[in-house]
Amino acid sequence: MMPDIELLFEIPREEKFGELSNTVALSLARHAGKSPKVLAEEIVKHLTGLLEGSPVKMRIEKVTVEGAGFINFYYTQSELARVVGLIRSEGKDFGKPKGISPKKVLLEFVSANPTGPLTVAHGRQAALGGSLARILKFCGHEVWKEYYNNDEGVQIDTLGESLRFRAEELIENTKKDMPENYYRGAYLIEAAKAALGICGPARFKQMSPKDRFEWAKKAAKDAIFRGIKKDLEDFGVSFDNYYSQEELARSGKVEKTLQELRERGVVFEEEGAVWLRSTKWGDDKDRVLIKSDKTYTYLTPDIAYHHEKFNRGFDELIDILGPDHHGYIARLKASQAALGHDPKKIRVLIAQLVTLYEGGKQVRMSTRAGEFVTLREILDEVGKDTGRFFFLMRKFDAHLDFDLELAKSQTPENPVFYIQYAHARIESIKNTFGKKESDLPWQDPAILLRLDSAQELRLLRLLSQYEDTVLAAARTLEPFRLVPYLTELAGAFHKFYAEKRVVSEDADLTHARMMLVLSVQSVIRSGLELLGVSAPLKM
RNA sequence: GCGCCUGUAGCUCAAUUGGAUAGAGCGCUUCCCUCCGAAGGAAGAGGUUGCUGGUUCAAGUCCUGCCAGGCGCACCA
Repeated sequence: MMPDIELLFEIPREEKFGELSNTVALSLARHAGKSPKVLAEEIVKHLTGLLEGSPVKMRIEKVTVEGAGFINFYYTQSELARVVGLIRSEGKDFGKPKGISPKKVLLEFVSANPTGPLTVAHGRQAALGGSLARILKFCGHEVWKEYYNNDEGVQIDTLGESLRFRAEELIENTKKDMPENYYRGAYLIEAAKAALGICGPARFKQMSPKDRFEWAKKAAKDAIFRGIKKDLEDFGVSFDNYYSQEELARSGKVEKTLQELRERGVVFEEEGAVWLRSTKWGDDKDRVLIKSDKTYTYLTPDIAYHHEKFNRGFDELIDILGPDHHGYIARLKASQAALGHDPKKIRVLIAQLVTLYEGGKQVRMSTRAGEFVTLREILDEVGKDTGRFFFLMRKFDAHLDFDLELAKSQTPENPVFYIQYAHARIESIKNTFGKKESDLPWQDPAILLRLDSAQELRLLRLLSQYEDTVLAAARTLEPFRLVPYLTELAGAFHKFYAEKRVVSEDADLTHARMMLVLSVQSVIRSGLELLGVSAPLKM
C-alpha cells in the first residue's frame, strides 16, 4: 500500500536549487526502505527516461538530486524568458491565478460607529479591506464591499446628547461641566456650529428639549457620517453599500430572524431575558438576545444582518474587525449555524492594533478623552500612498508599529519609495529608448535569448512567481504578501540597473532588455494597484 | 483564572504554511556617478529563532509545560 503523500512542487528558497523542487523521495524513503538520496536518484533516472522524446524536455535544462534527497528542476533560459511574451500578451490579466472557481464574496469592513472620526485603527482595516477586495476581484471573484452603519442605539443617543450640549453652550455662550459619558471631541463643537448655522439660533431656542435632542442626533449623525465617507474616499477606499442598522430595524427583519430562531427551538427565556443557546455551536456561554428591559443587545440585529447576507446569496462572508471583537467571533458563527448556515463560510479577520510612533516616542490614544489620532491626520501628514502601504506592510494579525516620522520622510529608508522609484526609473529608461513598445519583438525567442546574465535570469524568475504570490495573498486573505515580493522585484531591478545598461549600441540586446524592464514595470504597477498604491511615472 | 494574538540580528519585520547554509530594510564600518534618475548599487560585522520536553527523514514553523507582552472574557456596543 502506498502511503498518502502529497506530490507537491515548491519554489526553492534559494535560486541555486533551481526553479522547482520536489520532496517525494524524502517522504517515501522510509516506506521504500531506501535512503532518500538513493530513491531520489532512481526517480530522476526514471524521469529522464520518460522525458526523452517528450516536448517537455525542451523546457527543462536538468533534473538533479541535491541535499538530503531533494529533486530539483532547472528550466532552460528560453523557458524562463517566455514570461516576457506572456506579460505582453496577457496585459493587465497577467498574474491572475488560473483554475479558481469564482465565488460571491461579501466583504464587510470598517463599519465604525458614527460617533466620531475614523481613527488609525480604522485606517488599517480600510486599507486591508480595500486591498483584499482588489485581490479577490483580480482572482475572478465577485466582491461586494459593505459598511455596516451602526446608526442607532445607546451610543448614538449619547452622541445626540453631546451635540445638544455643545449647541446649548454655544447659544448661551457658557462653559458647563459635561457629563462623564459624553463625547468630548472638538469635532462635535464644529458640527454643532455648522448645524446651528443652518437652523438658526432663534429656532433652536424655541425647540422643546426632546426636539432639541432629535435635532442634535440627526445633525451629529449626518455630520460625522459625511466626514467618515470623505475620509474613506480620500484614502481611496470605496464601498458598494452602506447598510444602515436603523433601516434594518425598521424593515422588521430583526423580528423575523428572531421568529426563525424561535421556530428552530434554539431560543429560551430565563430571568426575564431571551437567550440564544449558542453553546450548542461551540460558544463559551449562551447569549442574551432580548434584555429584561425588552431592548435588543448589539448581537441581535447583527445576527439578522448576517442572516440577510447569506439570504442575499453570498457564498462567503468576510468580516474585518478590531482586536476588541475577537470574543465576538464564536457567538456570531454560532448564531448563523443556529439559523442553518455553514459557519465555515464566515471568515473573520482580526486586524490587530496600530501603535503610532513619532521619532521613537509613542503617541498615546484614547477615544474617551477625545485625543486620538485620526485617519485624516495620517492622510494629511503622509498621504494616501504611504499610509496605505504602511498599514499593509505587516500581516494584519500582528501589532503594527507605524512610525510617522519614517513615513513622512521622503528618504531611502522609506520602503514605499523604493518600489515606486523602480517604476519611475523604468519610465525614464523608456523615454531614453524613445521607440514604441508595440514595435518591440515581444514573441521572438531568439532575441529574448540574450537575457542570460545572472541579474536578468533573476528578474525572469521573479516575474514568473507573481501569480503564485497573488494566489497566496488571496488564499490566506493577506495582502501584505505582495509587499516583500514587490520589494524584492524592485531590488532585483535596481541591482540589474546598476550593473547593466539597457539602451546601448547593440540593437537586439537593447530590445531584449527593454522588454524585460517593461515587464518588470508592468508587474510592479499591477502589484501596487492591488495594494491600492499608485505607481507614479515621475517622482 | 479562561480564551485569542505575539515573541526571530541593536531596531522594525520576512522565511513560499514542515524543507536545504534562518533572510531583508534601518542603524554601524568601508567602497561605487565622464554613462538610461545615487530616492540607487557592492562588501563587512551582527543569531543558542523567549525557555523546556516531545512528534519525524526534516521544526523558527506542529504538540506538552513554563516565561514575557498585548487584547478580550456584559442583560455594553
